[in-house]
Amino acid sequence: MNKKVTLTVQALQRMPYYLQYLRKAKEQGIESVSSTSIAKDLKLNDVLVRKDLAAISTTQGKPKSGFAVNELIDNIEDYLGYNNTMDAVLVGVGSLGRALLGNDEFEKYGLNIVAAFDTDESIVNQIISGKQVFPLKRLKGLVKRMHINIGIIAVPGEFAQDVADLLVGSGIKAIWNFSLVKLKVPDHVLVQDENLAASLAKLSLHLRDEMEKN
Amino acid sequence: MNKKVTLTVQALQRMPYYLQYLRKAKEQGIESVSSTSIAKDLKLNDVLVRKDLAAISTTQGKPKSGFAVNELIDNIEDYLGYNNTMDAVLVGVGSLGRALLGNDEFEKYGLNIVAAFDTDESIVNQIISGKQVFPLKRLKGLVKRMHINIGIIAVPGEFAQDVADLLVGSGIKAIWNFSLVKLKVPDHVLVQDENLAASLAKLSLHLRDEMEKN
DNA sequence: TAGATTGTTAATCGATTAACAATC
DNA sequence: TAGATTGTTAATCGATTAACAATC
Repeated sequence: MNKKVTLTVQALQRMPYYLQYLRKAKEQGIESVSSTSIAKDLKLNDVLVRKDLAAISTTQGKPKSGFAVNELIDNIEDYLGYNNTMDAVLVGVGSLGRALLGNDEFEKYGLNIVAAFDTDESIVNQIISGKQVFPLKRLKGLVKRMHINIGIIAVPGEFAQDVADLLVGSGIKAIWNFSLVKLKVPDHVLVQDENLAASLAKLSLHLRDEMEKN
Repeated sequence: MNKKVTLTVQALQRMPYYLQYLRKAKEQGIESVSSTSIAKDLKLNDVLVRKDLAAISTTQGKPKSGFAVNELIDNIEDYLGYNNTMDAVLVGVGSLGRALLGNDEFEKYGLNIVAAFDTDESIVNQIISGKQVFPLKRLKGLVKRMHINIGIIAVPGEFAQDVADLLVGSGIKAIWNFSLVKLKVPDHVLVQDENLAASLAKLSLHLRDEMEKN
């Protein structure tokens, strides 16, 4: 049973870091951690950490000792839904698509890519990283039949909107978008943009600032 | 000459979207756009768009017509540094590393991966997507000699901190981190985390919410 | 001109941080 | 007990949005 709490997007994005930190602590045999020490290591404010953890933890932290590591791990995994896997299809088997298909870490985070789609005849029907590549025209049928909720877009920008329309028309509820195009979708469909260009912009600006210092 | 404006991280991350929008408009032969229409299409507030553009634009927008498309494109590209390319090295030639090496879009965003590194004997000395893979022990020498500023980490989590230390020790100024580990680096080094786990968390939660509605 | 659009100043909103009492 | 750590309430900070005069 999940608690009906709603974290802010910011808090949500911190969760994987807490989880990673806690798992590492567990490996080292540590049984409880304080929000103060987490904050210090993750370079966050300690009150912030306390609030984040309080939001998803089933039990309160204990003064003096802190939070129980094992319990907190369970709570976060439970909250983030890492235990009940999400089935997804991937569209676009280029170099990025292949990398996503081959990324075995996703399963740890509850994502299971069940099939891939492409229009390129030379790729179709191949099996890549254990997943079969189907022709794009078979997407709708397969997604509907298997009740798949997530579509991953790894096609070049010019085809992204068409693929999104197809996915939405097939009943998908969330799209993980690796193209740079801002997709137009109905309100009930979530689009999660993976915007590498924005990251590069940040890197670029930092370098410029560092150069100017000297 | 760049203006010495400092955008917020949020504003900075919107820039690639503006750029993509403007390039598309240019292709369609549109010569000027209003912040109102950009806002509408990108689902942003119009005042926000106006402020963002005012911050990086060399000329003001004109009442009635709006902003000049060509000029704005130049301004954004200039601001984001897409014109003077950043040289980078990539560490970890697994499936993700290969995808990054093969991504020819990065050059459009000013990133040029000059070499890759790995410890795996069977990969070393290969040429992948036109880039040579060197043994990791040669990283320091090569980075110093070529004055490279950016390191891309695409190794499994358990090696990420070691690689980061090596990169920092070689004089790198920014790290693009595709591992999930929170890296410890000196203050002058920027770490840009590409946190796929956080994205998955958002997808997962959205799906849970959608399910509960029904 | 009238209307669309700009840029600026003030208000709002929401997240983070500070202060502090409670507790093991 | 004393001290570390918790959780809560209030203050601060910063980004977004609203209101509105200026202008082509």
